[in-house]
Formats: sequence, C-alpha cells, structure tokens
Amino acid sequence: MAYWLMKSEPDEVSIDDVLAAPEQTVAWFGVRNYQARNFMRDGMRVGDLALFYHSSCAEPGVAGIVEVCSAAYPDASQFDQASHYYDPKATLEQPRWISVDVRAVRKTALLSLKQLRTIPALADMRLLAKGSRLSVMPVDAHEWRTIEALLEK
DNA sequence: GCCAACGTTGGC
DNA sequence: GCCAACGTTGGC
Repeated sequence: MAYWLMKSEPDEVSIDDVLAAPEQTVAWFGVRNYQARNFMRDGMRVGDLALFYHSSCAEPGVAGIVEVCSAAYPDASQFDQASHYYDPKATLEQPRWISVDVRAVRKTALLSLKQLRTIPALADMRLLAKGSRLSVMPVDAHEWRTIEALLEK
C-alpha cells in the first residue's frame, strides 16, 4: 500500500464536503498536471491512504485522511465545455485526464504547513520542498507515520 | 495582490 | 529540440 498527499482548495472541496458527500466519497477531478496525473494513474491503488491537504486558504495544512476507493477512470470534466477544467484536446477515445474516487477516513485537527515545517523528520518531505506545486504527490512511509502520530494528539 | 518557481506552448 | 514568453500554483 502506498501513501499520498492530495491538495484541495477548501473553498472548492473541503474535508467537511467529503464527509457530507454520499458514502463520504467524492470524485477527485480537475488534476491538470501530467506528473500528478501519472502518480494517480500509475501509482495509486484502491486502499491507498492519502493526507487531505487544504491549500490556497488562510491556514494551509493537513485536514484529514482519505482512502482511494476506485481505480482511475476518465475525468468527466475534461469533456464538459462549461467546466473550468474543460480540455479541448481531450477526446472520448483518447482522454487525457483521470479521476479517482476518495472516501473520507477521518477529519483531523488541522496540522498546519507552518507546524509541518518545524518537524525535523519531515525536512525532506516533497510538500515542503521549495517550489513544490504538485497537487498529488507520494508520501514516504516514515513521513506518514510521523504525521499520523501528530494527528492523533 | 505579489512574486518565486515551475510547467506548457509555440516559433524557429 | 531549443528556449522565450506566457500561464498557473500557492504561500505570504
């Protein structure tokens, strides 16, 4: 099993929104970066766990844990001309972008970016690297354990 | 709103 | 295939 971090703007989809959704499950759509897509397509498996990270907000940080609960499938929004995520170069025959479904495992007290930066064991975390912008990225097992221990406090 | 860092596009 | 220009992300 692999561990991930997935960024969401809480104004769009917050951890509370995931909890409020039917079966506490939402489609993770709108990824429009190839590296992030490839992680989802090639790395993610049903049952993988991910840190649910709130970005572009007053207090960015880890807000919960979600579980990947579907295989990758074409992201419907790429075909929707009315969508912000519409991609004119995507076709039904050759979709470019994918979604997975994620289910809320639990909401946590916010573990802020500021706090994460103070933890020596997380110094090499991809999220904390300068210029890191990926919306989906892997998390090392030891980083996961470190963060999970902090989330339980 | 600023801006650093990075990704993508397109002319050549 | 290079690389400048442009667009986006996301913290501050």
